[in-house]
Amino acid sequence: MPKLGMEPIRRAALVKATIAEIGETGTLDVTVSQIAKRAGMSSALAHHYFGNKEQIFLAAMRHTLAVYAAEVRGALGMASSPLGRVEAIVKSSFSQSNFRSEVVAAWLNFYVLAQVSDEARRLLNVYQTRLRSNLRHSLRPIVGAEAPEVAERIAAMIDGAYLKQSLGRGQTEQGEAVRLVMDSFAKDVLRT
Amino acid sequence: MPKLGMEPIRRAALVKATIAEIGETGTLDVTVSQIAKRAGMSSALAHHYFGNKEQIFLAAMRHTLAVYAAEVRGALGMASSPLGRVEAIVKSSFSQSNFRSEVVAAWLNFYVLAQVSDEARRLLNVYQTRLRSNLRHSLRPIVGAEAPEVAERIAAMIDGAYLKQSLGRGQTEQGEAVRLVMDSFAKDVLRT
DNA sequence: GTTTTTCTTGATTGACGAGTCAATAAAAAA
DNA sequence: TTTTTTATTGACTCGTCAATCAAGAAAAAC
Repeated sequence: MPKLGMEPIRRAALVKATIAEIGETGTLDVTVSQIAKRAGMSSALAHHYFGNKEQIFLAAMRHTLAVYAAEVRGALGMASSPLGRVEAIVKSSFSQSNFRSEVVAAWLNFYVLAQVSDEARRLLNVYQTRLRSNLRHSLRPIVGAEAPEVAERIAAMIDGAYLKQSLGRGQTEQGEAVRLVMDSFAKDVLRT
Repeated sequence: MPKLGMEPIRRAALVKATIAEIGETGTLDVTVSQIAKRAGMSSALAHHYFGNKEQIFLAAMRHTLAVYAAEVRGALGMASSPLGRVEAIVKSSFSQSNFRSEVVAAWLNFYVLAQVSDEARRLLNVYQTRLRSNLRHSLRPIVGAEAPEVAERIAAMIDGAYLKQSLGRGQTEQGEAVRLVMDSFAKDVLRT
C-alpha cells in the first residue's frame, strides 16, 4: 500500500535509526540491515533511497551537525550580553539533545569516519570552523585581541569533555561539563 | 628454518604493524591479513600468537599506553620544580612519538574500541586516571585545593588537542599544542 | 481503463574476512 | 636417533554483508 511522498519520511527515519544504532553499538560497524530494521523497513529500501552505506552515515552526520547548529543559533538569539553569548554556545554544546551518550558515541565515530571519507572530514571542518568563529565573535568584546586563543582553548575543552563522556557510561552531567568549561574561561577573563 | 624464541619478536612486530595499519587506514577496519603482511608473516601466525583480532588490538593499545607512560615517567624524573612537572606531563603528551598523526589516529580508534571492549575501556580508564593523578600531584604545590579542577581542565584540553589533530592531516605542531595547554594553565595560576 | 510512476521487499550475488587445520620443517630433548 | 616442542603457512570453512534485481502492488496521470 504505497502512500506517496514517503521519501522524506523514510530518509528521516533512517537517519534517526542510524544515530541510535551507532550509539548503541558504539561503532560504525553497523549493518544496513540493522539500521533499516530499526527504521521499520527493508535494507533494500535503505539502499534505494541512499544509494550506499556511506551516504547514510553522511546524512546522519549532517543531521547531527544541523541540530547542533540550530540549537546554537537559537541560544545565541536569546543572549544579550557578550558573556551570555559565550555561555549560550557552551551550554548548547552540552545540551540534553547533544550530550546524550548515544549522540556522543555517534560524534566520536564521525571523527573516525572523517579519517576515511573526504566529505565527512569536510563536514567536521565546517563544524570546527563555525564553532571557533562563533566563539571568537562573542569573545572579542570581552578579551579583545586574545579572542582567537581563548576561543581555541574553549573549543579544545569542549571536545575534551566529549571524549571523556564517551568513556564513562553517562557519567559526566551536562552541568558539570558546562562548569568545567566556563570556570576555565572565567580565568581567562580575570585580566591577563 | 624455525629459530627459537620467535614469539616475542613476532608479537612486537605485530603490535607495531597494527598501529601503523590503523594509522594509515584511520579505522579499526583493518584485516588481520593486512597487519600480518606488514609485519612480514602469515595471518595464520598472527592468530597463532594472539588468538583473535581483539587481542591484537588490545596488545597494540597496551603498547601505546606503555610508551606514553614511560615517557611521562622519564620527563617527570627530570623535572625539579612543580611547574616543571606540569610542563613535563604536557610536553610528553605532545612528544614526537605520541603526537605523530599515525599514533593519534590509533588513539582515536582506541576510544572507539573502548565502546565495545571492556578491557579496552579498562585500559583507557587507567590512562585517564593516571594522567589526572599525575597532574593533581604536580599541581597541588601551585594551586592548592584547586588542583583537582585544574587537573581536569588540563586533561580535557590535552584530549581536545588530540581530537583536533586527528582532523587536520599533520597540521597542529607539537609546540603549538603545548602552548595552547600551558597558556591556559598560566591563567589558572594568576590567582583566583 | 490503461499506462506510468512511486514504493516496497524477498531473494540472490559476489566479495571478503576471521579463525581453523593439517602438514612441513627445524631445533631441542630424551 | 627417536620424540617432542616450536615455528610457520597454504588451503579451507563458514559466516556476514553491501549492493542488485526482478517482481508486485497501489496510487496518479493520461
